[in-house]
Amino acid sequence: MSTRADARRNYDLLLAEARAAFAEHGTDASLRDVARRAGVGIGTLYRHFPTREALLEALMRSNFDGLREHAESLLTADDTAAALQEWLGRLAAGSMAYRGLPESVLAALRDEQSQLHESCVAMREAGARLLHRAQAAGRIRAEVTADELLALVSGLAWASEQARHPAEMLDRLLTTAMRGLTP
Amino acid sequence: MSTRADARRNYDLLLAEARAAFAEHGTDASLRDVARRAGVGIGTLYRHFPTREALLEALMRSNFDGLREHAESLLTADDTAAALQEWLGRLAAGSMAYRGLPESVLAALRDEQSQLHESCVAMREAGARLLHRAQAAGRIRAEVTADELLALVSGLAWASEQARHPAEMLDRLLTTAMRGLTP
DNA sequence: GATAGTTGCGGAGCGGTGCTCCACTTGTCA
DNA sequence: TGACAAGTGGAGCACCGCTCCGCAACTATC
Repeated sequence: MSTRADARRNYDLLLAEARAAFAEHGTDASLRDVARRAGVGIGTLYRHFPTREALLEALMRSNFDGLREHAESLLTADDTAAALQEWLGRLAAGSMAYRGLPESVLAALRDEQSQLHESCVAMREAGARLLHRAQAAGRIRAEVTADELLALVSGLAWASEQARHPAEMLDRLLTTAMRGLTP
Repeated sequence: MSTRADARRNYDLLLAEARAAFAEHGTDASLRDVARRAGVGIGTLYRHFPTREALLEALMRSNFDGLREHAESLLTADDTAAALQEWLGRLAAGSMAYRGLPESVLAALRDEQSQLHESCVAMREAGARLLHRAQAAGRIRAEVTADELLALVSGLAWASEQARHPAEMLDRLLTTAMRGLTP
C-alpha cells in the first residue's frame, strides 16, 4: 500500500507540469498555475510539495546526480584539463536549463539544512576530484578551490542567460575563465 | 513653475525610500511599502514612477554616471591594466549594492528601448576605452570584447552575492578573471 | 460485492502583491 | 480671494503563496 495509486499519479503529473512551467517562466513560476495545468487542486500540490523549494529539489536532484555520474566517468580521461572543462560546460548548461536556477544551486550549496544539500555536495565532490586531478597534473593552478570554481561557473552561466546569444557568450566566458585557471 | 513644490518633495522622498528599500530587500521590494515609508499614497508613487523600472532607472542612472566619470578619470593612469582592474572592481561593487541589480544592468544593456540604455551605453563606452587602452599596451588579450567583459564582471558580482563571504569571493574571482584576460 | 476507515483531494480564505482609476484636495497665479 | 489645473490617495481588480479542513475516493477486509 504505502502510497495510493491516485496520489502517485498526481505526484508525477505535478512534477511534469512543474518542470515545464519552470522551464518556461523561471523558478518563480506560479504554483497555482502548475496545479491548474496538472488538473489538480492547489491543496494537492502543497500536500506533495510543502514548499516551492521541495518542488525545485525534486527536479534538481536528478540534475545533480547526472552531473555527479558524468564527473565520475571523466575521472579516467587522459586530458585532465579537457575533462574538467567538459564537465564545467555541462554544469553551466544544466544550470541554464531553467532561468533562475543557478541561484538555487548556490543557495543549496550554502544552506546545509536544505534537502538538496546532500545531492549537491555529492556532485560538488565529484567535481572537486576532477579539479584535483587536473591540479595534480599541473594543468590548473593549485590555489583554485572547488567552491570558487562552482561559483565562477554559476556566475558565467547566469551572465550568459542575460546575453543576446547565451550559448555563444557562455562559450567565450568559459574559455576566458579556463585561461585564468591555468598556471 | 513647471512642477509644484509638493510634487517635487514627494518625488525626492520616494526616491530616498526606494533606495533604502532596494538596498534592504533587493530589487523586488514592495512598492506599496516604499510609498508607505515615504508617507505617500500608492497612487502618488505610480504617478511619479509609472513602472518599477522607472524607479530603478532613476537610482541607477547616477550609478552609471559615476562609473563613467570614474572610467574617464582612469584614462590617464600609467598602469593600464591596474586601471582597468580598479574600474571593474568598482563596477562589480556597485552592482552588488542592491541585490538583484546586476540582472537589471544586463537587461538595460540588452534592451535598446530602455530609458536606462543611454546612460548605460555611455558607461560601457567609457569602460571600453579603458579596455582598449590596456589592449593597446599589450596588457589584455586583443580578442576580448567590452560586452564580454561587462557580462563577465556582472556574473562574478552576482555569484559573489550568493557566497558566504561576498567581498572575499569577489576578490578571488576577479583575480582569476584578470588572469584569463591577460595575454 | 459490501463496508469501514484511512488517505488524499480541492478550494475557500487570508494576507499580501503590482498596478489602475478617479473623486477629491491643494498649490499657484491672476 | 478665487478659479482651476496639478497632484493626491486609496478603493478596487486580478493575481500571488500558502493554510486548513470538510469531504470524496481508494483500499484492505470480510
